Amino acid sequence: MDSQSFAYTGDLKNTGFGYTLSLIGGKYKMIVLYALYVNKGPIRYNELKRAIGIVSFKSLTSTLKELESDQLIHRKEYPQVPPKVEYSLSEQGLSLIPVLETICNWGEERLTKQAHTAVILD
Amino acid sequence: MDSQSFAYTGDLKNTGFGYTLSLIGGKYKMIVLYALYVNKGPIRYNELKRAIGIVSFKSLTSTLKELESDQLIHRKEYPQVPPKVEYSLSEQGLSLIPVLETICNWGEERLTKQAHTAVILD
DNA sequence: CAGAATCCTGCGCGATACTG
DNA sequence: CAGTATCGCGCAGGATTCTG
Repeated sequence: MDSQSFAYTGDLKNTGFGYTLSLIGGKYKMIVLYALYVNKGPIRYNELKRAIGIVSFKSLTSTLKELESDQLIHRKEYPQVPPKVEYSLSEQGLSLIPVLETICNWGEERLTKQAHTAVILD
Repeated sequence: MDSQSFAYTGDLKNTGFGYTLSLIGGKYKMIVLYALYVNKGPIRYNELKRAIGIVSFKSLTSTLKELESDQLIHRKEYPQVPPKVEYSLSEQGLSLIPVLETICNWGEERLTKQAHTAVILD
């Protein structure tokens, strides 16, 4: 028995849209994916943290874990001292790049158009 | 600083990607936009709330306000009693549809592929 | 260096009541 | 009907410390 008998009237879960959001909708999910994307290649834990900046270690760790368990990223651990772990986009994660780029492009276009409009209106 | 090692310094705000996320990255932003999109036409406040389900009135209201102030949706108020307010995607909001569809399509594809894999592995 | 474990706080967000 | 206003709690998530 659910605490909420009508989970979704808008059956968001059953749509591809809702499914995607459940994977990349977290606060830092897309940011991490994007960082992995622009880095073009494996990146170490601390590097990644530094690259993103706004995220705490704790949040980064949990985000990475979720992304990994959802098969969107790959974690490679080198058995050595000191430890070395590299993260990279998995095959599945790579397939998300078009999504990331669409988002990126929309923002860039709107930024330039906005500048344009500002000039025109002024 | 060495410019070679990094293009992405964590200045997420300055990228198109970060800009887009600042507009649609909120918890319910994309869900609301998507709901407006699939509805194909103006939709009233309570209708929208019912369609989404998981969102509270408070969050819905604040989300709508932000989307409106960012020019992504349009709010039309009919001066009558009882009140009637309709929300719809603005021109700018419509330009986001490709983004929403990319997200949607990715999810649908992955869902079917997943079903496939499940069968194969089993 | 890459995390795990703890503690702790803000505020996100829901529930409720009220208004024009 | 479409919101505001208020209260309160739950927990996301930051800071810090500890370990292999």
